[in-house]
Amino acid sequence: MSLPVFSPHSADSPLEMATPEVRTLAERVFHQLQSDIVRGVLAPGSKITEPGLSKTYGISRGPLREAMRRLESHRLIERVPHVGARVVKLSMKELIELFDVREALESMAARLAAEHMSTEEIQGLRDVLALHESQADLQRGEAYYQREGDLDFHYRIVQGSHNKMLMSLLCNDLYYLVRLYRTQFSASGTRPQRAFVEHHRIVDAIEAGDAELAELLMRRHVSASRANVADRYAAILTQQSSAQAE
Amino acid sequence: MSLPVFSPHSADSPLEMATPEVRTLAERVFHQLQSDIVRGVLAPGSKITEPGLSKTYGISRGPLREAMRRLESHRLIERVPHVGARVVKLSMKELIELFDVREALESMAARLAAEHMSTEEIQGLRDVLALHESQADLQRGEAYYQREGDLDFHYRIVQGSHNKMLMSLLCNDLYYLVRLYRTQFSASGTRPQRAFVEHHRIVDAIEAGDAELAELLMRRHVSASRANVADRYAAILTQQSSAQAE
DNA sequence: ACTTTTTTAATTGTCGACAATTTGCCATGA
DNA sequence: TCATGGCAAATTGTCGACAATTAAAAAAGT
Repeated sequence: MSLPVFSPHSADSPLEMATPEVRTLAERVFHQLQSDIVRGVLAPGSKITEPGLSKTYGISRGPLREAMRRLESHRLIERVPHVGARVVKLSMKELIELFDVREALESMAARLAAEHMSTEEIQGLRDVLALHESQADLQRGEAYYQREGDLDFHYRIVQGSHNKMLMSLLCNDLYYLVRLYRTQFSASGTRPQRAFVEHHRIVDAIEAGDAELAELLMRRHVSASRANVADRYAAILTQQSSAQAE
Repeated sequence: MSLPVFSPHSADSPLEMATPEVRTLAERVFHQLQSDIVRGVLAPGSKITEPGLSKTYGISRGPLREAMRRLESHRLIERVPHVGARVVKLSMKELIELFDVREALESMAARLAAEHMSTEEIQGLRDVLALHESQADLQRGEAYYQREGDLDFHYRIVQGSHNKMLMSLLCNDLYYLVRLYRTQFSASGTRPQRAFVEHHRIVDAIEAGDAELAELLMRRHVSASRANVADRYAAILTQQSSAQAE
């Protein structure tokens, strides 16, 4: 029984974990749409229509509906019968709620990872960290948090939990949204460096088999990330309101 | 050939929580299929074919595929491209993993519910408990855990968390599977009575605004439920293996 | 000028048919 | 006898057209 079916999320990601299954037309257009949403080509809140997308992507409405249904199950679009679909647009409250759930699930994942991760998997985690370090060293840590690197790290830990349901929930339901809003609210200031240090501490705890510590550190890590995103969101809101006042 | 009687899953449930939205054909057949899977008409692991279902339900393959895609997003069936779909069949390990995730999410829900639930919502919880008490009093607690009653209680608390993401994850991704396996591994022995007492304690903690206690009690409650389900699963496994040995 | 009704255009829902792929079967060969 | 290759049946994927529903625009009435 195969639950997870990891999405190919990024072909440009250095450490790929699954082959992208692009055998059917519906899957191709699904990945294309997902990319367009994450990259901002399709703005949050914008209405998407079946004939329109059918024209732009040059396919029939059948596989397009299939792709849209998949996007809906991943929470990237919202559909209402007989009306239409629009790209999801999270409020600040909803974005914080998303990180609250992440905190609960990822801290659990870190605990399970400390208990069940194999030496090879831990080595893989070290490799990811080393790769990030070289990148961060090169680009002064600016782009570390913006790209897929951070999620690669979290993916590995979730996989290390060896809990298929947990993996499916995080990778198929939450990370799509996280990636969407990561591009908008990229980490700023000293946050990337601190996140990098936190990653190291978490791996140390996992390697030591200290489940409680790994859980605690991951909980703090996600919590700090939430605080950072919340600040950025608030900053953009005030910026928009002041621009509107002019 | 067509059996057009469609009942949105919980029409027999005393406390309805959401309108079933049965405006389109695909939604009707989705509810029908869901009911058939949960009630055991479609056995776990059995292969389901599009032309077959199209004939039995008397509809075209278009809305049927839509319904099947929805079932897939709720984890009730599993599909593989160009091959087909089959009803989900959880192993004992996967069922335990499901309850592990439930423990993490529902304990979080109980904590948030203790912090944010309104007096009206708490009163609604009390009403559910009172209803269950009358039923349990009538039927000696046998059927309490088997029917939808238990999930009604948990639904209310999840709703009381006021966290949309948490609500969506639990109600749309986990509870469908919980309901499926509740029918097979119904609580036994003194478990229903004890569960009932645990429900009361949880509501007391929520009403007192004691978030930590509510979280702890819910964690224990789900954990106990997991242990019970695991015992039942193991019992059925040994029963099957002994029957096979004859 | 505003509200209400009607009409109309666009979009979603549904259907049947055709093409592509997989699977099981059967024949052929070693 | 077993492995291998191709053949055939069934199933899934895709398409275009038609029907049902909704939203907006136009028209009528107050």
